[in-house]
Amino acid sequence: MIKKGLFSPFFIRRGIFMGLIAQVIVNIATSRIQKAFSYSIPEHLSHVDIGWRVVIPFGARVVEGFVIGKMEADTSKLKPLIDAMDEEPWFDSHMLQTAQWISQYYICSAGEALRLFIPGKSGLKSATGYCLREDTAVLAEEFLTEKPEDYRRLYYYLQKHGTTGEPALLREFGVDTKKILRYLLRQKGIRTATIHRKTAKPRYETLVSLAIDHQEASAILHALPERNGGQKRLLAALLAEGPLSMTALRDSKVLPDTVHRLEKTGVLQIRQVQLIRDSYAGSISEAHVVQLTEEQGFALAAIEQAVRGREYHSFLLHGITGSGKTQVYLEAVATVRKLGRQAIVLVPEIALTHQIVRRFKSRFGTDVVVVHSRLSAGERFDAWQRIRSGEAGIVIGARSAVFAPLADIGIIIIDEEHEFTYKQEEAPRYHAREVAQTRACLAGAVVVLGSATPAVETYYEAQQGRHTLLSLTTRIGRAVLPTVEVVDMREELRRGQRSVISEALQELLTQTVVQGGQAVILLNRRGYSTFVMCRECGQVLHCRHCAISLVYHLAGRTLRCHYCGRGTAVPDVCPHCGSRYIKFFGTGTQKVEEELGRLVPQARIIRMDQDTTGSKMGHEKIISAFTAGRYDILLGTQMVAKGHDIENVIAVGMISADTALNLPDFRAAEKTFALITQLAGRAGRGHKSGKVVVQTYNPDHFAIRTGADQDYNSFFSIEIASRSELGYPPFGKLLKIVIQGATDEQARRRAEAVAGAVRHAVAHIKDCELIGPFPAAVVQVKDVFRMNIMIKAPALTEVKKQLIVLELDTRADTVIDVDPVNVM
DNA sequence: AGCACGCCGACT
DNA sequence: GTCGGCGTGCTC
Repeated sequence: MIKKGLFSPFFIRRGIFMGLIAQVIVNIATSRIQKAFSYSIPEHLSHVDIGWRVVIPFGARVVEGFVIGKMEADTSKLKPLIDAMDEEPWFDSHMLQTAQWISQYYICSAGEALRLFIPGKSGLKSATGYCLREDTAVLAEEFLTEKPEDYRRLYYYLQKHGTTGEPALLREFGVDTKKILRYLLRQKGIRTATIHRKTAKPRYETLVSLAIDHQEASAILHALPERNGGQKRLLAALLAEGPLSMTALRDSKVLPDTVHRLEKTGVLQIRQVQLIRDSYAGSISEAHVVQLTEEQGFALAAIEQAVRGREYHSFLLHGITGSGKTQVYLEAVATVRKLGRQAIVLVPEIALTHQIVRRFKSRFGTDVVVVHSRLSAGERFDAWQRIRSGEAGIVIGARSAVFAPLADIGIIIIDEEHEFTYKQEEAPRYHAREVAQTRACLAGAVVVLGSATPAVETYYEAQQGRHTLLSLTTRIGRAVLPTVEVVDMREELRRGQRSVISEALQELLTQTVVQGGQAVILLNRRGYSTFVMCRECGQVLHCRHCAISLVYHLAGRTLRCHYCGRGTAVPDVCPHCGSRYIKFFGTGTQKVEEELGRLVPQARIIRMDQDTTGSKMGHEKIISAFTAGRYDILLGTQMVAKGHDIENVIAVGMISADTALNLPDFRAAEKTFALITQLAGRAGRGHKSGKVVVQTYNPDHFAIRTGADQDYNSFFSIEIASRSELGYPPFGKLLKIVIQGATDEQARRRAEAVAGAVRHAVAHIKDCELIGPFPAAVVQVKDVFRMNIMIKAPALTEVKKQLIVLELDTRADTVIDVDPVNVM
C-alpha cells in the first residue's frame, strides 16, 4: 500500500498529481511498438499489479494490455486504465521472464512475446461502434437541416441508444448507413467508439457456508423439529464437511429452497466463487504396475531423481523406434503429479499423435488437457482455465502448449524433439525446445527430450553436458528392428528397368499382400525445389563453393545456388560421366499410384497426402481405415512416416531417398537419415519382423548407409565433422533475414540495400559471414516477393545488436529469423 | 496493427 | 466544390 501523505494522489503543485501508474505492454501483433505505455491506475483498480491483463484506451481504440510495471508517478498527463481482464494476475514472474527472453533472443516486441502466453490473440473482443460527439452535440441541427430524413433519424437514434455497433445500425437504416456515418463523422457530429467485451468467462460455482460459528449452528441443528429434515441434513453436512457447493447439495437431496430459507434467517451465507477444483494429485493410483525394461527403469530412475530434486535438469532420451519412450514419459509424469507439480508434454503435431494422447488419457483421465490449433476460442479458453485453476495438471499439445499457464511446472517433455514443427514459422519465430529450456530453468523443472533420431545440435549438446544422455537400445517385447535393403536405382536403369518402382520393392509388396500383411510407402514429394541428377551415375549437380545442391529455376532455365547466389546454365551432359541421362528430378504422386496398381494389381491402395487429407479428420479416417485392414498399401508423403503404430505393417518402401538428400539445405543429410530411420520404424512393430526397401541413386551416401543400418552414432560422427568444418550449427549460428516486396524488382533492390548495410555493420565481427541475397525457395507468396539473406557467425549476440541499430527489427517488410529451420 | 490526418486526383 | 485514394505518423 502507498502511504497517504506527502506523495499521495494529491495535488502538489502546478498540475502535477502523484498517483499510481501502470506500465503496460499493448497486445497488438506488431513488431513496431516496442515500448511500454503508462496509464494511471484508478482507485477501483488499485489492486491491479505486475502480471495483470488490463483493458486500456489506445489511440482511438480500446485494447488489451499487459502490466509489466507499477509505481508512483505524475499521473496528470495519463489516461486511466479502463478495467482489469481477470480477477487475478495472468502472468507469473517466470512467464514474464520467459517472454522477455523470447523478445531478446528472437528479436520481437514484448507484446508479441507476451501474447504467446494467452489463449487466442486477445482476451478482448472489440467491435467498432458509433456515438455522438459530446463537444458538438448541440450543433446537430446546423449540419443536418438540408440532409435527408435518414440522416436525422440516425443521429437521434444514436442520441437515444448511445454507442451502437455497425451491424445494429445496418439493420435499422439499410444500405445508406455507411454513407450517413461517414458524413456525420466528417461533420464531427459523431465519433467512433470501441465496444469491448471480455472473452474471458471464468466459471463460477455457488458456495454455501455457515454464517455463524459451529457452536451456534449445532445448537440450531438440535433445536430444529424433526419435520424440518431438509434443514437438519443441510446443517449437519455443513458442520461436518465445511462449505459445500450448490451442486453438491442438490446431489445429496437438499432443495435449493431449503438453502435460501436458511440464508434469509442469517444462518447461511451464499457466495459466488470461481470454480477451482482440487488437484488430481491425490487420485493417481499407486497400484499401477507396469513392467519396465532394464533400460527404461534406468532412464526413469534418473529422471525421477531429478524431478524429486526440484532443480532444473535436462535429459536427452535417445531411444530407437519402438523402444518404449512413451512409457518412460508416463511414469515420469506420474511422479511429477504425485509431488503435486504439473507437466507439459509437447508433440510435433497433434493430428499425428493420437496414440500418445490416448495413452496419457487412459492413464491420467481428466487430469489431461489437450490443446491444439483446431480448438475454438471458447474451448481454448476453457482448456487454459482448467490448467490455470489447477483442475488439470497435464497439458499435451503442439509447440504452443509450452506457454500453458501452469503455476508449478515439474517437467516438460518434448517428444520427437528433432521435428522441425517445433519452430514457429511466423513471428515470434521461437523454437519450443529452447523456450522449454528457459521456462524449465526458471521453474526448477526437468526437461526430457525424446527421439530416435535426435537433432544433431541436441546430441552434440548432450555430449557437451547440457543434457544427460539416456539410451534405450532395444525394442519392447519380441519386436526386432526391420532389415533394410538399399536398392541402387542406377543399377536398375542399367538392366533396362525404367519403372520408379524397383524389382526388389515390387517383389516385397507382392509377397506382403499375398501373406495378408500391410505395407507403407513413402513418396517424398519433390518439394518446391527441383534438382538435377544424372540417372547413370547418380551425381547431383552441386555448387562448388557451398557443397549444396543447385536448384533449377524455370524462369531463365538456370541452375542457381541458394547459398551464394551463383547461377549457371544447365549442362546437356553429366559433367561427371558424360551421360545424356541427366534430368530434372521429381516424381509425380499419381504416376507412382498408377504404377503400383499395374505392378501389384491385387493390392488395395490408399493415398494420403495434402490433396487427400483436406481436414485432420480426413487424415484420421485414412489411418483408421488402413489400420482396420481395409487397404493393403498406404501410399503417402512425409506424414506416413510418423507416429502411428500398426502391428500388421511388415513392409515399408521409400520411393526416393534422394529427394531429401538433395535439398539445398545443410540439414539435408540429417533429414534423410531421420526419414529413413523413422520410416523403417513403422515396420515390424508386432510379432512379425519387418522389411524395408529404400530406393536411391546414392547408395553410398553416408546418410543412407547409416540410415539403413539404423546406426545413429555413425551418422552423427560423420555429420558433426562436416558441420564443424563448415561452421554450421552447432558450431556456428545462423540468422535469416527475409525481405518482402510488392514486386520482384522491389524486393531485390531492397534486399541488396539491406545486405550492403548489414555487411558493413557486421564487418568487425570475427568469422561472421553474410550469404545472399538470394530468392526464397518459394519466391512469391500471395503477391509478396521474398529475398533471403543468411548470416552465419560463431555467436549472434553482436549481430542482433547491429540489426537493431539498423532498425531492421521494426520494419513491416523485414523478417528476422533467429536459428532458422528452413534455410531456403 | 489500426486509425486519424492530410494532401492530391476524379467526379456527383 | 465533394469524394475517396492511400502515404505518414502516432498511440500513455
